[in-house]
Amino acid sequence: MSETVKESSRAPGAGPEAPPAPAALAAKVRTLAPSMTRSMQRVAEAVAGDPAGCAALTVTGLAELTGTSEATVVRTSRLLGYPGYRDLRLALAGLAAHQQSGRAPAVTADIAVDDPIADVVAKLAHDEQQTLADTAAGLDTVQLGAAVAALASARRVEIYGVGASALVGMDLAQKLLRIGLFAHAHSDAHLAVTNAVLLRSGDVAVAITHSGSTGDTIEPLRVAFEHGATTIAITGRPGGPVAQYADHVLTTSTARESELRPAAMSSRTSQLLVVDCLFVGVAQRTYDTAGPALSASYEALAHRHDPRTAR
Amino acid sequence: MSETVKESSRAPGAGPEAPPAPAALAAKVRTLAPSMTRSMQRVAEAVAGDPAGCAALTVTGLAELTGTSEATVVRTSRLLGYPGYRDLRLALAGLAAHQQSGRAPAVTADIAVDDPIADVVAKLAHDEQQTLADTAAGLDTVQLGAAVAALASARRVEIYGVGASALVGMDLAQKLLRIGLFAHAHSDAHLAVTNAVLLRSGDVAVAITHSGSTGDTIEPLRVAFEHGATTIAITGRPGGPVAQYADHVLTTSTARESELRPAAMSSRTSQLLVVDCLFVGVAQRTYDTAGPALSASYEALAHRHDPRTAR
DNA sequence: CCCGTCCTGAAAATATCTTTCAGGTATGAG
DNA sequence: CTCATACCTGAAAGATATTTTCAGGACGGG
Repeated sequence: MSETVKESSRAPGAGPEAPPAPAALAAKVRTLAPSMTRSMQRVAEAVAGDPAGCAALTVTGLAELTGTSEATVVRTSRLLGYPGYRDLRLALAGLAAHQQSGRAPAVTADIAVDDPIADVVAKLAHDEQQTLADTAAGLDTVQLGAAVAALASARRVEIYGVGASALVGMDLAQKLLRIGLFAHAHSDAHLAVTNAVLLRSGDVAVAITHSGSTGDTIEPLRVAFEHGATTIAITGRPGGPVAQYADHVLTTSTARESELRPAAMSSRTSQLLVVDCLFVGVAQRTYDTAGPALSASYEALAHRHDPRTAR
Repeated sequence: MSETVKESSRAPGAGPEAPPAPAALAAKVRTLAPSMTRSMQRVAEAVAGDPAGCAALTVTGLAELTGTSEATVVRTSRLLGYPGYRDLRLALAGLAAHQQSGRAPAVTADIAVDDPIADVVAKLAHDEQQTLADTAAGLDTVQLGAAVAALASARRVEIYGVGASALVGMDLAQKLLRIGLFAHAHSDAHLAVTNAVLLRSGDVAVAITHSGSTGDTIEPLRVAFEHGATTIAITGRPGGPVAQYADHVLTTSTARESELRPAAMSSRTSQLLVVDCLFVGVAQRTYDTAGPALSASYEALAHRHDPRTAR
């Protein structure tokens, strides 16, 4: 990696490759902000803050407004997934028109220590709804489709994730097991690596990490990758280290976080949506076996419920 | 008027002079068509017929598409009221986005086996958003407040749930542990009961069951209840058997389910919202200790991430 | 058939966007 | 504390896209 890397029109820096992205711009800015340099953040902020205004500006204008250079503006555009500033500008114009028609409510006040409980409920619900919308808008359906295809034909599926992401991994494993796939979720880093060593072509490994840089999760994915397994990463930082070893990267969205609203909350919501999409996608593809399997597992569980009132 | 009139960037030819024109483009094309020359009409037609497609083209591209020249394209843009093609193109992008958003609301349908993956994403996201809204609206804030109070002052918290609800329980346990409470989630029915026997007044037991009639979850809650612990039930059926042994019942909402959209999906979303509300509520009440604890756990985790790219 | 008017597109001129490159700054090692 | 390294940054060169100019030619009227 020592050779000079030119800033060409291909390879948008960090993001694996996002399509022209429709309207999830604010979300994407938040998602990618951590991997941005200071001046790029200024540009991104201006763009997210006033899409309509920025759409009216030329590269030079936006560079002056943000006190940076044209080069930085172009670089930021690339990072956000567009071929260049021209295309970002078009997207901005679209977004502006969209916002104007949509009348965004934008009542996302932060949660305060003395908020009454009813406000907490409303704010959390609103936040998570927002997260879902952002995630859905930002999901690359091509990557998703590819991931589904890989899972549907996998000999076995191994899922890696620690902390909060471990629960998401278990959720995915539970779901896939229900439709007859051989899936297992690991949350112990050591066991995960020893497991990953056994994988080979035809197996699928899934890594779930919000930060994209969780060593304990990346390591087994790397091993799986190097042993020829198809690898999928579900992460909030598509430019993070985890993407290096992922054949398919599924991007989750991040909401603004705060002390009383840890990132784990919205990232989990986002991750679960992605997991659900994977599950439904796989179930569609394997409907012949998945349908009966789902019915069967439902039947099996019915006996575990109190027959007196369980319908 | 006999002197030569240059085609300058001022004086938009025929159109009286319209401002940047919002979205009534098709109408304007019709209105101005009579005063257009043949080749201009071809351009205008293309633009009105496929705004999105034309927005993707450069002047040269559109000229070729319509079999005319760049000059004609620019002239047409002027006639339509824009300073030049660049601005027409931006307006076109906005128009395209606007149109697209208009035909969005048709996502209420059920998920079909042959739905394209993009539809699956949209439908799932929409569903879960709906579930969140329903849950927030249906949550009894009095019960919630009481449950928060009980948790905040609990000596220990034991959480029972099996299957998908087990994951929700673990999520709650993880969160409570982070703010210094002693919480533990159980998913093994036998161990849960043996654990429940040890509870007494001052302890809190939480049962999570969507159906409200899951024997394996109800049993430990009953035992805890009978031993004097404060009991909380998170269930989709507040009238179900589990409510019998619950001091506080928190109701989750359920979306319509179908074969490809198992109830587990929306019930999980709903349960997690309730769990988040409990967590934030408790964190508020115990902010003096919860705040530092959250910061500390955040710090501790920072070291587990690769420092090279995690900014 | 000839003439004037005006449409039309090729090409020059300009504006805008993209890339390159060298200087500067922060960061970690010694 | 100093040095080396990697990386961010913007100025300016280079490439594209847009706008303007200009002359050929079609069309209609005389």
